Amino acid sequence: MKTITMATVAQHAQVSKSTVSHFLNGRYSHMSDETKKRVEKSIKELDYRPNILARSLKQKTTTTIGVIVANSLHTFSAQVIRSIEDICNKADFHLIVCNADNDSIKEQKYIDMLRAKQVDGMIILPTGHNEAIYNDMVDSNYPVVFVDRTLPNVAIPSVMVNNEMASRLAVQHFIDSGYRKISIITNEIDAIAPRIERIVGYKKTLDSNGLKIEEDYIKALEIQHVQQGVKELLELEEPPQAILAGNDLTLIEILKYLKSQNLKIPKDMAVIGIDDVSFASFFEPALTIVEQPAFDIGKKAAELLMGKIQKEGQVGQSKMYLFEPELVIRNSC
Amino acid sequence: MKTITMATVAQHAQVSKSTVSHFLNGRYSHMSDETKKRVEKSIKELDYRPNILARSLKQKTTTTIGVIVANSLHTFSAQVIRSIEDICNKADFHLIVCNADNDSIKEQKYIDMLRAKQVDGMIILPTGHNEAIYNDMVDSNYPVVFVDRTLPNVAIPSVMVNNEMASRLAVQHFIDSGYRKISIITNEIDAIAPRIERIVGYKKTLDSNGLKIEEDYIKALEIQHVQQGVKELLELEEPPQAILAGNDLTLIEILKYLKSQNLKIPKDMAVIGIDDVSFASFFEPALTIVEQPAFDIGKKAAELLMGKIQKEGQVGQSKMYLFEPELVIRNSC
DNA sequence: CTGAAAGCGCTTACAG
DNA sequence: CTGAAAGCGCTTACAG
Repeated sequence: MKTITMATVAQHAQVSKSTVSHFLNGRYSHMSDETKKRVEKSIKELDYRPNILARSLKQKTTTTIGVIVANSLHTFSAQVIRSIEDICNKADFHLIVCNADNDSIKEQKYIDMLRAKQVDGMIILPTGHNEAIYNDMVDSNYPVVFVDRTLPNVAIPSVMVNNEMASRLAVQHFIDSGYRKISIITNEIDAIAPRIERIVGYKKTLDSNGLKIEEDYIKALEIQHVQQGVKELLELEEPPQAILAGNDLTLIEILKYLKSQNLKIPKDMAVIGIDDVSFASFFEPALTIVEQPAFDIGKKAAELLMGKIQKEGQVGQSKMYLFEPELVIRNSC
Repeated sequence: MKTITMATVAQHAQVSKSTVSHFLNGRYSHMSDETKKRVEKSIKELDYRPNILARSLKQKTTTTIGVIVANSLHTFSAQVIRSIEDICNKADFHLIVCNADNDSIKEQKYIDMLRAKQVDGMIILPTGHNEAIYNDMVDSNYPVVFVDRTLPNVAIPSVMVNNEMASRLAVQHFIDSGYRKISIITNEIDAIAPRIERIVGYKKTLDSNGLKIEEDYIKALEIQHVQQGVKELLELEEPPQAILAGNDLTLIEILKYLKSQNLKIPKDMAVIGIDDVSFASFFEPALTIVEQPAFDIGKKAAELLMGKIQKEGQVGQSKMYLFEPELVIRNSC
């Protein structure tokens, strides 16, 4: 089966390729009605579909962007991706989605491939370990937006939640509810992850309330060690009465462990989670949660990137777009 | 900043473009060591990155596939996408992810654009309303695989769970646990959705156990009407004692309503859900679930598609790849 | 109003 | 062992 190209159409309609191209791009300002109709008819009859690749090669734009997340299964990433897609779809852009799994080698490979495929820009939840590559993109003036994290030495704007505020809201609520022995468990990823700021917010809030910081109460653990971590907290001489879960997956592990020990929330242990979970409202007890506006974050990131791609007069030179988390008080504290 | 092309490299290394191209494609069988080194050096020095678009245009392959789902936020879709990505990544393929939102117009537009962008194939959770377009792809010998649904009049292979079996497992377990008044709530999408088969399985199982089918107990509802649906069930003269939730979102709505009425599971109402949910194991009571092997389904779909793309001697001519769901018994029934 | 021609950045027989 | 040339399917000044 021969592929039908613009040349085929041109021949069939007895015009030049230029004319077909003009027609396709809506430039019929100076095209006779008759020619227009002939071209239109030929396209229909031949069932011609333009090859966008060829156009992209010539025009140097692919109307495709790359999105690199750690894992698209995480609720936050999934929501960010979904809202990026919605914005992109409006502009007829498409999304190539990549999972770097917190692996900087994988991230690097994806960035390289995506650039080789000439995507018009990227939105990245960075692993943080490819500073040279990030800066290389900056130097080439390549449109990139970070989400969830910022890197001090990289001039790429970041869209993220105010992580310090997130833990501050939670810790303050614990304190206002009468708790004094408060623990935090976050995930252990790496040095620049949001967890740092969340721990900072935790410490600052204890401090400003005149409470002592107990290093034993602070845990940064890989997900498979969270349950063990809770166990250790409970075995402390003075176990905490409240735990702040640094993200949704950590919260789930904590809940699993508490249930396995038949511990009651909040009587035996008060709990607040950062990141919404699907069951927060109907869990027993309903869970108090600090919610991240993931959709707003994705939307903002997409808008920033589209702005950069369309070079809207260098809008958005700020380095940080901070969104406010929201404390939803229910019954787990 | 001038872009660096193969021509730049050729000039810099004092060779022809052909030689650079050969080098890049590892065809140095007949290339002098010296030439090889010169080319390598020039590529490094110039920081040259090949433009894959140009290659794709020539080679007629983009190493990119399209994936169209209803909504990537749904757990099932998210898991399917993730496992497709893993398979594709091994073959250095990329994924363009699209959300059709059960909108056949949107689906059609995505299919058109994806083909125009010359993706090498597509994996689709079809809306079902674009039969002509699906068949057009079949006629053009375009590699496509369906997931989650099959269409009788379309010769595209489908990878899906045995839906009849899913509800059969659940209903039989209700019956074996002593329940007789059993209801099913599925989501209302359209005529060809898996819900049909799930309802069929439900009916058949009641029937084979000599139980009467009560039409009032069967509800196909949009997600926002599920709670109202449960309410209506409870107001029936003979309300059911057990509900089968046709998918994860429906289950969540049911749980919300039961909690709002302070109804206890399984005493006041036994519950089984189809589709895993993150909280099944530590919910109170822990939830009995029929699990779909979403990752296996995604993997199979990706493998089938890659096979088609690489034309592996027309493997996989079967029309259906049915995966078995698994009943995980916990305490909600 | 329409077309010839050059060019986007690669690949690939083919020739030498 | 290496290169000249044609071609992938478009777009776009430019000419007439």
